[in-house]
Amino acid sequence: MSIRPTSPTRTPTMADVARLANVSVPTVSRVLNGHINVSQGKRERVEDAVRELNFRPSFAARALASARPDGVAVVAGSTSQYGYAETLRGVEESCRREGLSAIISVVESAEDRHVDQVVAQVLSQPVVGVVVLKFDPPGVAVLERLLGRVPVVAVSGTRDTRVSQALLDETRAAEELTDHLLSLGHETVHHVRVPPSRREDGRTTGWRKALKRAGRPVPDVLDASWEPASGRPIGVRLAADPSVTAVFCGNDEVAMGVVRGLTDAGKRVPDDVSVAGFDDHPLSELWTPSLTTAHQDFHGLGVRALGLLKEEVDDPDVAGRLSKERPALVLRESVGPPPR
Amino acid sequence: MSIRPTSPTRTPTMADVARLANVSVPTVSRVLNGHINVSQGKRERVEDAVRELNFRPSFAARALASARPDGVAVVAGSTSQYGYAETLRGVEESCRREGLSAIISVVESAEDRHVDQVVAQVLSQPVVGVVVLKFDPPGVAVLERLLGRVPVVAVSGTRDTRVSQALLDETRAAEELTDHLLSLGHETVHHVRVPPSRREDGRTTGWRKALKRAGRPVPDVLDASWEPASGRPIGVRLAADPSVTAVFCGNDEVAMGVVRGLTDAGKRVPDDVSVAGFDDHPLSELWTPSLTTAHQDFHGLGVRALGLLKEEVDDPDVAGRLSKERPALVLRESVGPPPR
DNA sequence: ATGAAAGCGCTAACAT
DNA sequence: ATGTTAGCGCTTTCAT
Repeated sequence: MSIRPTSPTRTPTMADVARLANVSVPTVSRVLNGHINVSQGKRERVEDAVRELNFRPSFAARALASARPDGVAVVAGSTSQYGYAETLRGVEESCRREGLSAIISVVESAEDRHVDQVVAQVLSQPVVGVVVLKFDPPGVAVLERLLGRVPVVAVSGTRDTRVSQALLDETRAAEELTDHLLSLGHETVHHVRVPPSRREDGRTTGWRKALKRAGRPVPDVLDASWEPASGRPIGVRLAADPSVTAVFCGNDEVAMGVVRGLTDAGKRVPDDVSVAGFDDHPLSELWTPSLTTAHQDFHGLGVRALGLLKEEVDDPDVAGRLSKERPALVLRESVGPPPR
Repeated sequence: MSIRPTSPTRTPTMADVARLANVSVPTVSRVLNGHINVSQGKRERVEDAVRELNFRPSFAARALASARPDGVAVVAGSTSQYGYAETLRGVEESCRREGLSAIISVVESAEDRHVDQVVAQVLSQPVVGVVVLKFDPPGVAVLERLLGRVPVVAVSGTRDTRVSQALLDETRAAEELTDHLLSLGHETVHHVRVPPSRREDGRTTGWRKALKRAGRPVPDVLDASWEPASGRPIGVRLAADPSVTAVFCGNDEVAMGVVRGLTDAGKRVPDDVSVAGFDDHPLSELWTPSLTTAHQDFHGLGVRALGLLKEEVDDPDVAGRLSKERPALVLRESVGPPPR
């Protein structure tokens, strides 16, 4: 008696459509895939039947039968971080334009079980290739295990000639930003870094390089987490050291925390201390003071990554390409000359 | 001569594993799916073979053969917005814990072609159900077309008793926030809204309700976009009206823009004008002044949504459940009494 | 132009 | 406990 209230309708298959349209199953397939050799009449009957039954072809069956994959796996360590989210959006958009579907899988860490899980998930899906977002330890681990088996492109991180890579020249931009600070008269520049990809990030490298080239002392690096709030106590700490007049932060969010910590401790930005960020987060221009930073086109980065993947799929011999772009400096209010 | 440098190895199938382990294909399947009836010896041989060949079962084939879907489609209008991203993370995490995989598909608008595309994508995949993130026009359109065909739960938006829904009681929270502002002595509260889900958002409704109940004038609503920067000119405009002493914004990001606009125009926050936001964005506590707001647990919202979906899948008769939670007020620096 | 037949890689009966 | 047989819903030959 207590039969489900919802109709027991199976989801329709091609056979149902074929029956209704009075044609064979392959003909339905031809119509759906836009093949040429179908007569006008049958084509219309099939289209009507499809509409009437509200038929949707099964991806699984299609993938199985055609062996022509249509997915792009995107491996990321995080999805809510601003940079990741934007890059992801770039990849996803490009995929959609290409008729591919983006399957995202999150690696929590470089631990074996997490890496295994992601590798399994990726290889179990019919994918044309994979985009590894951020070439950090988890990313590297995943990539290593995927290398000969499926086309892979990496986004960001240190250069690895075995894979195609879409990069932003963070080192160069960080160097310019540091140079800019020094040119304003600061004796040296302190650095607050976000968790590095490997041993060291391009941002940290560029900063160090600029200081060395200018023959300035290289202060100890301060470590923040990805949490914006982690910058706040660091700002407080920096405020206690009167020799600190310029701070370069690994990203804008942490820079905002640092600014807040400095002002908590009574310092004025930029009058007492200059603070630069990195990324050009959408809130950076609204922050008080607005943040001097390096603009990173994350969305474009994702688009370029998919471009590289396509190249590699079309011609597997082109592996190892590099697409590099230079972030542009954005000069705003948070940086000024040192106090006299 | 110019054979591909990479080995021509097909990706291994269960048949390959079976051959290598000298067992039948179903036995391999049994081992992989953890069935009991396999002898120790064969089990080990299979496991070795799997490892040696680096075998990964095909999701497509598995889905096709078992008719037991393992995907959860998440339909979202955006992925980079803070609230969406966090909710998505909640859903994704829960899925992973349940052994499900989250397939996200983005609806760009309520236009037919976009809705069609998403519906097709969702129904073509073997999904146990779908989570529609944000019950806005595109979301409603998608949901409408999915309704009898697959279990659906909605996140946010106005209540629709036909579907299970995970909600945050925005109306109530907005009311409290407005009450709080009034209790401080403000004559009325102005409202800057973000693009509403339908005709009106809970936030706007709550604000209006509180003003009416208190018998206060209800000022015209000002419209911002999702861009934080869109709040800035609105702030400037508000600054020009000396009667404005309190502003309630649809979200924190826009509130930050409004604060910036007000200060651009020479107003002090909260001394001249109080500004409240909504959401408790991670940067709100760092903003100067830190933002008074309503904390929304988006991550938990995603988790609750998947819980509802599971309930509904287990027992289709429980459709139409409601999971509602109240955002907590977070009192910070951006709100104070009106100037005398 | 169209249908019949085979098969993609797996799981689910059904035997034994 | 294990193998044999079907068959999931499609695409792809191959006939016609």
